Formats: sequence, C-alpha cells, structure tokens
Amino acid sequence: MTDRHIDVHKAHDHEACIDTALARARALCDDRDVQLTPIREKVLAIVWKSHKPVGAYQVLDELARTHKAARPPTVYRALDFLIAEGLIHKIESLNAYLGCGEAGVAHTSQFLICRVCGTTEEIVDPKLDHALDAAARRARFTVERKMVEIAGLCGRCAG
Amino acid sequence: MTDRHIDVHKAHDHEACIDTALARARALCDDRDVQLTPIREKVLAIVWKSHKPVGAYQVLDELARTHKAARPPTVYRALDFLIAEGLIHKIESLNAYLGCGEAGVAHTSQFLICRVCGTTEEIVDPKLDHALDAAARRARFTVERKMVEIAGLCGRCAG
DNA sequence: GGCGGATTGTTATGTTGTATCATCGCCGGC
DNA sequence: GCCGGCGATGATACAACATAACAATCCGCC
Repeated sequence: MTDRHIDVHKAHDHEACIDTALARARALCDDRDVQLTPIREKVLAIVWKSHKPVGAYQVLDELARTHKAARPPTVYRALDFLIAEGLIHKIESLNAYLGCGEAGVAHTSQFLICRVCGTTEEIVDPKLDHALDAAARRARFTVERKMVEIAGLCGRCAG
Repeated sequence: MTDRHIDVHKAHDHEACIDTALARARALCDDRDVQLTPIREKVLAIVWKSHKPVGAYQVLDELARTHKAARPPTVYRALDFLIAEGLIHKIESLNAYLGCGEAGVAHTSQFLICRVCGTTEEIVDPKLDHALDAAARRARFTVERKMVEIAGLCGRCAG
C-alpha cells in the first residue's frame, strides 16, 4: 500500500485522494457484505471533495444536483451508514462530516481543526490514545467512543 | 479550600455542590469586574441542578418558570457569558451544557460521558493535556481550544 | 440632563437532525 | 410463479438547536 498519510495542508493530487478513499470504501464494504449504494457512494465522494468538514445540508445541496429526490433523511441515512462503517467521522464541534483517512484501521477520532482555512487533519497518535484510555481507567470508566478535537491554526495559517 | 473533586457518581450533598459553584462564580465575577446578573446566576444554577449536561431549551423551560420574558436569546446570551467566564462548558457531542467544576483554574475540557445515566464527569488530567499539546506540536499546529469527550459507561452503570 | 456601554426584550428566521409511514426492488422458500 | 421479508429509498412533517437584527432599559459618569 502507498503511504496514505499525506499532508493535507500542502498541495497534493486531491483527485487521487478521492479515488483512493472510494476504492478503499468499496473494498471494505465488499469484505463486510454491506452495500455501498450509489447514494452512499455519492455522499462519500461529496464529503471527500475537500479536507474540510462538510455540513449535512451542504452535502444535501450537492447531492440534489444529480439526485432530485434527495431530502434530509436521504443524506442523514447515508451519513449514518458511512459513520457506522468507519468511512467518515462527525466533527462534533462543527456539526460537520469529514472523510476518514484511516478507514478500516481501528483508531480514535483525533482532529486538528484550523480556524482560518477550515482544513481538518486527522491524526493517529497512540500516545494520546493511551492517555485517553489511562484517564478513563483511572475513573473506572468503560470507553465506547473517544473524541478529540483541537481547534487553532494550522502551520500554513499561523506562519 | 475544601476538596472540590467529589465523585459525581456517588451520593453527595448536591445542594452544597450548587452553593459552592454559585459562591465561586460570584467571587470570580467580582474579581474580574463582570456582572453575574440575576438571569446569568439563575441560568448557572439551572445548569448546576445535576451533573448531567443540560440542553439550552431545557434551561429555557426552567428559566421561564420564574422569568416570563425568557426567550432563546436570553438563554444563549447567558450561556455564552458563562462559557466566556469559564463557569460552564459546552459538551459538543450532546449540544448541551455542564457546570464547570474547575472554574477559575486554567484547564482543558475533558469529559467522561455516561451513555446510560447521562452523568458527565469533568476530569483534569495533565498527562492527557500534555499528550494533546505534544500531538499538536508534532503537526506544527497552534492550539487555541482543546476538546476531549469520552463516551461510554460510568463505573456505576457498567456494574 | 444626556451620553455611552452593557444588558435585556422582542420578533423572526436560520441551521441541524428525526419521526413516521409508504414504496420499491431483490432474493429465497415454498 | 408468488409471496414474504428485508434492506434501501421516497416523502411529508416536525423537533431541536442556534442566531440575526433592532428596540428598550438601566446605570454610571461627565
């Protein structure tokens, strides 16, 4: 496999980004015997159009261009499916959705969200993950879902 | 100062909890020369009625019992003030608000949210905080706001 | 007395997310 | 062949969360 950990802040071949994500999604759904239907795939492609979280109604607007019957439930059902399959994440502090760069790999939601350009980078930091687990264990808490969202300035926007 | 790190999952004198929070808020606002007006204090008291995050419209319903003119902006303005002064936190994954147990002390938002009973514990974990900073630094990211929300089962509900 | 800033009142609207029931297409059992 | 079930989608309505914009009020201060 090629290195998927690209720097989202730098110029890169984003078409390839999207293609990789879609191909990966198809493979994962196939493995799991779940259906990546045309609607779901279109929604996934829309979410992947950038490295910025996208709102559900923004997805709806895009989807409606090629799918006139699209309504809020159409979009939310697709988003729910994609989240359940680990293909996208919800960014809670923005009520928006972002393609998962680590689909198929167990990991925690950890994000760096640039306040200026909106670009949101998913990071995978085992030490941070371990610190989360340790904190929960200390409080006798059984972890089901971990959310880490760090807002601020990306290197490009700060520099 | 008495130990304010009580175990929110255990039975405790919650009236004292509220009183402490309100007294602390009054003192902090006084120090800072900002006004903890009756509306703001009422909203703070409502948020502190439990250790579960409370929605803005739930606050509105409560507030309206004693303050007929209350409307959504009334509540959101009070909540915004309380957040700005560090007296409450917003729990992003629930769109709800929780009294801050560490008001006046610089700290990161770190929460353990029980899916069953709703009780949400604020934790202050310097190691976790450091791990967040380290992860951001590694990505050349300037941190402005850190949010950690861990959802799952509290010790009581896990059995 | 009146100016200015902070707070609250008031109305309307924008944004995000769900409930509910109907319909469709497919596939396997009989 | 057909029928029953299931997963997916269509369609309407509504609930929940949040803000815009402007008016009115209060209060300290010159």
